[in-house]
Amino acid sequence: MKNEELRKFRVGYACLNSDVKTKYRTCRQRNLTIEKWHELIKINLSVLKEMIEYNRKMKLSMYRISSDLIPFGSADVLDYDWANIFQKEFAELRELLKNRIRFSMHPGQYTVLNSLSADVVERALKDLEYHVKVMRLLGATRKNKVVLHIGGIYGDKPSAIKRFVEVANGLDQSILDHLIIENDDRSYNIKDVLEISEQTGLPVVFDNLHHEINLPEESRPMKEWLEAAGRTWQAEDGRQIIHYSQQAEGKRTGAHSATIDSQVFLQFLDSLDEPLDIMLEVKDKNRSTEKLQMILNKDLKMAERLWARQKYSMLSRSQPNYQEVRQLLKDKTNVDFKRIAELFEQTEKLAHSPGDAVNAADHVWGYFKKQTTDKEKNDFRKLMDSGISDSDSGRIVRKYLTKMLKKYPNGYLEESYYFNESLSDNI
DNA sequence: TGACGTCAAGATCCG
DNA sequence: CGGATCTTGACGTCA
Repeated sequence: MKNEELRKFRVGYACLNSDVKTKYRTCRQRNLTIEKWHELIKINLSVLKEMIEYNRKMKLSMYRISSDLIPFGSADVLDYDWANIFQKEFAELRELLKNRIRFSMHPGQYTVLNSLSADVVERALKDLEYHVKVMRLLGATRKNKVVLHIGGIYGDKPSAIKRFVEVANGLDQSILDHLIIENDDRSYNIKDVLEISEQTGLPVVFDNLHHEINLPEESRPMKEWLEAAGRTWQAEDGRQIIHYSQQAEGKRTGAHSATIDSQVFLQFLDSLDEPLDIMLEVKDKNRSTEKLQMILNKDLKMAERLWARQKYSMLSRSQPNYQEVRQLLKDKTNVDFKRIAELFEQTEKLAHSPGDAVNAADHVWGYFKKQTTDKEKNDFRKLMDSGISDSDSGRIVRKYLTKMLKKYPNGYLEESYYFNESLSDNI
């Protein structure tokens, strides 16, 4: 297959990154001072910079920026011209994003344009202004979008839709340039949102999971709704964006899965003809994005990077799976990326295996043993001898190795999922 | 009035 | 005292 064809589908992720350790900061509104605010914004802009640099390094080209970037950014709590104060930082971010990353933002369910309360609508407008302000500071063009839900029903859907349309049509062009609307999982299905699009001209984001949960009465194949959404996008809006997620087994309806099942995802793509930018909504964030991008782009470099991160975590859970991936990566001219992804996914679901955990711990210990003190060597041996076989002491050994990693830093191990589980249930 | 969802702050508990 | 664990806050709608 041609590259052109494979790149028909791009994937991206939202807000947080499982492999960037610095976190956004905030504080309680009552504790906010100018000094504190300045400090928080400064930190958060540097966190965003780290994520963008990560995306560039991994060649991830689609990314949603968290609304938490500027805490209380739309709340009018204090008078402080942060956009101006941090213009140097924004300029730097703008350069990093330029022509490389199609970024977007997404105010949550609490930004409601069609509320019956004038006060709520006013604050929703402020919130939209805040999002667009950030977008523009980061160099947004019309291709960079702010995704919004329609809002509440208030017992009368036609009136609620009418209110949304009226407010939307009164928005400044600077906001309309970026605004797009999405079907949600309880109130506004894809047909409703398409109707609203007709009356506002706003492009529509099709969300597959919301759609499954909240089907329109009119029964049409999913593909047709998705394509109808596609027709709401003008050339200047850029490529059609959709949201894609999978139901987390055994959790509340609509809860996002820990990782994307790649076979299910590929099946979903199979039925589609038009190029798409697909925003993944998934707990493991960048990790699923990297995995799917590896498959879509047949990206050997990505496969090797992911393998480096996976190998000890896999070895500790299933030696056969570990061996199979090693084999698959031997002949670099003919790599079965789908199978590799499938093995990653299978193994992630497994608990650490009593037998294989010893082996993996020994492999990892190999990185430290030349530098460790005699006491540390003894402690490690004692832990290993006391029986790593039950899952609990396995965890104790990993914890000890994590301590060693802190003391004896090692870039390769620091990226390993052996130390950075994404599925907390499995630790 | 509490559930809903999401994240980290803030509080508290444990050794 | 540091680390682990529990609770709260911020948002609006709906039952």
